[in-house]
Parts: sequence; C-alpha cells; structure tokens
Amino acid sequence: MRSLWEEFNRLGTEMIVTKAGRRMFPTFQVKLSGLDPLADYVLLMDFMPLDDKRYRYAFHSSSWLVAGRADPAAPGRVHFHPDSPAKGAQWMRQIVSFDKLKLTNNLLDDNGHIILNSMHRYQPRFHVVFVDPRQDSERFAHENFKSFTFTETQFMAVTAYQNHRITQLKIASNPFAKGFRDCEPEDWAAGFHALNVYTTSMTPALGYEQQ
Amino acid sequence: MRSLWEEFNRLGTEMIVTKAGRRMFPTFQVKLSGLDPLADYVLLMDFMPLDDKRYRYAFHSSSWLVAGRADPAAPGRVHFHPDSPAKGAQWMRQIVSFDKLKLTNNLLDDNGHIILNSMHRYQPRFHVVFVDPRQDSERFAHENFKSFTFTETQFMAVTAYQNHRITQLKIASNPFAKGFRDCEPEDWAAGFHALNVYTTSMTPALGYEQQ
DNA sequence: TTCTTGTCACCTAGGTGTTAATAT
DNA sequence: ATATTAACACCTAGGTGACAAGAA
Repeated sequence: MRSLWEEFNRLGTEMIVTKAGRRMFPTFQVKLSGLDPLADYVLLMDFMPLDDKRYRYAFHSSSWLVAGRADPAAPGRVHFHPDSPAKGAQWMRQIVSFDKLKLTNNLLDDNGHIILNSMHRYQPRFHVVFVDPRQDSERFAHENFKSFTFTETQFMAVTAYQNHRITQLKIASNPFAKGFRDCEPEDWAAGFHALNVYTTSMTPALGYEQQ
Repeated sequence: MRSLWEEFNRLGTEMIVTKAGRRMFPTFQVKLSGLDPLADYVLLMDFMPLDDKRYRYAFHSSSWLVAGRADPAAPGRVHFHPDSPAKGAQWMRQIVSFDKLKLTNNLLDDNGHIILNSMHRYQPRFHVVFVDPRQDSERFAHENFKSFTFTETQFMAVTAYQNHRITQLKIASNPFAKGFRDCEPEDWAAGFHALNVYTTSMTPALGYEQQ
C-alpha cells in the first residue's frame, strides 16, 4: 500500500471522521519480520497531532490555510489490533491490516474509536509491544516495545472532503466507492500508474502553509 | 438458541455440507461461567459420529432409513474458536458464537473446515481447555479440559435438504434465507412459537430407525 | 461562508435455498 | 431412484461519496 499512501500524501491526504466512526482509506497495514516466533506481542496504533494548528480550506486557491490554534485535544485513545495478543509467528505469517480501526469526531464516543478533531493534522503511529513473561516485567516495560512512524500516512481529519483531487483518488482506488467511478474499472493498475505520474508533477501546490 | 435447536431436533435436524464449506444453522453458541477470569482458555468444537450407519431418505414415507454401514470416517478435525486463546473474563463477557465454523464433504479440503460424510449422523461437542502455565503442564493435560455435549444439536449431514419441514424451518428462522419466505416476516416470534406447538404433537413420526 | 450531520443510491462481501444438470 | 454439484436470485451486513439541510 505504500505507493498508494504516497500518492495520497502528494495531494495532501484527507480522512473522513464521522459520529459513527469511519475507516481509513488507504488502510494502514504492515509486514512484520524479526519477531520471536514463539513470543507474544500486542500490536496497536495511536495518532499524534502533527502541529498545534487548526486549518481551513480555501476553495478559491485550493489550498489549506492556518485558521488558528488547535482545539483542545480529545483524550488520546489507542487501537489494539483485534488479534492481539498473538505469537510472533502468527503476526509474521501475513500482512497485518488495521481495517477495523475507525475515526470519529464524537468526543463522547463509547465504541472505542479513535477520537480526532476535524480540520487538524495527524500522524498515525504503529507500536509493537513484547509481552514479557517475566515476573517483574514492569521493570522492563520501557525496553519491551518498538514504535514506527511512516510519514507518508499523515493526514488531515475532515468531515467532508475539501480537495477535489483527494475525492477523485479515493473514488478511483477504494473498491467501496466504485459506484462513483466514471471510466472503465478494468485494468485499473494502468490508471493508478497514470495518476501517479500525473500528480508527481503537481507537487509545488501541495505544501501546508507553516504560519 | 436452545429452543430453536430443540425445534429443529424434533423434526430431525439436517445440516448442509458443501465442497466450499457451509455454516451451521442454527449456530452453535454458548454462555460460559465459572472460568478463572485471569487464566487463558482455548475453546474448540469437534464432531462425533452418532452411530456406525449410513442413511437414506425415503420420500414416500418422509422418513430416514438405514442404508448400510458407515462410510470410512474422514480425518477427525477440530475447530478452534478464532478468539482462542483468551482470558476467562473475555470468554464470559458475552455469548461465544461458533459462526465461523463450516462443514464440508470435501475429503481434500485445505481450508481447515470440518469434514463430514453426507447421509451420516453427528453429535457436535464443545471443549474448554485451560492453558496451564506450569512448566510440566503436559502431566496435567488430562485434567485441564472439560467437554460438553448438547444432544439437541445432533444432526444429519446432507448435500441437499431431505425433510421438507426442515427446509421450511430453516427458511423461517435463518435471516439469510428471508428471500424464500412466503408470509409476513413481521412479529416472527409468534410464528416461531406456533411452529413449536405444532411440531411437538408430531413427534411420533420422527424417530430414526435403529436397525 | 465554512463546517457538520443525516439520508441515500450504489457498491463489496458473503450467507441462503432453488434449480437444472449430472453422477451413481 | 437417490445423491451431488455449480450457477443463480435474493437476502444480510456494512463501507463509499453525493447531496441537502442545518449549524456556527
């Protein structure tokens, strides 16, 4: 999924947040190696604010502008991969997909979804926690995990898509949005690659205003 | 689900087996209590032949007849509940449903489904296995599990339904078969109860010929 | 003007018995 | 005559962005 994430990131990824909770697209997924096949691990994700700002989208210039200081941060939740805990061998067997993770803007959410502020930027983080079988495992807690950040997965939380190109790329690449496609769905790989080439030449327009 | 199982059992439950694997309906589900909330348990099911016979269905008399000795038994597989292993607290939190379990008649199945012989009778069994944390846990394996058999869940494996009343009860009670219902789906509980009363008076016709 | 919410048609994904054709 | 198989229409269940209405 890396190339798709990069494709979105070049345009400025947006993720919908809803009251009921919305999945991310692309889905965050990882391939693991180097784990102890016989040891237990817990896999989880959380989301860090990328800055202390609130944004707004200027339609006339098709760009994001700073709209002030960040709103109060919601209680920082984490999402445990539902297969946790599991053996290293199990995690390494195939790609691990966080497709059950949902984003919400409902501060009172009681479905365990990740709570984010709309119009704020976030960086997903991935954590692998070794389940230490030792008696005094707490003493080693600080060395029993590893965290990973993939900058191409950062995004703007929104309640509705702002950048039209993001909407089009979601429609083109998310199977559940197939109903909104114009052209032929057949041999979509070619279309994806074409988009790739097209957008890399558009990068100058994509920076976030930093003050 | 017990009353639904009993309803089917009074008619002579049939379960479809297919090459690709078919779920059971009703689904086998249990409510657990008395587990150690902090201990790990594995939950699983297997299927015992109820006798050494092969059956055939006589449509003219609407009854099952013995058609000879049982065919060679397939390799006895087990189905681990996909949430296994998990803490007792987790298992007791809510009803445990074996809705991922599938039955197949394909002797070469490599999807991990339960392999059964069509036209043979089976008794599902449910097992709770305590995951013993002790070093020499093998020595206690014989006392670290408990098995449960619910006779109302026994059934005949079939590739197509034989008893018309079974077909009708499946259609009436399985949400996925709603497309085949004739009457009003509204307030279905009343219909279910009516069927209940109706069929209990029919029991004389339902015995399996024992030789 | 900008942002949020709820409803909707349109999808994916997969669980039903039916049916017709075939096998035994 | 009885048993099996594959294709099928019709469901459940739930993930999409569009859209209109409402809120800030």
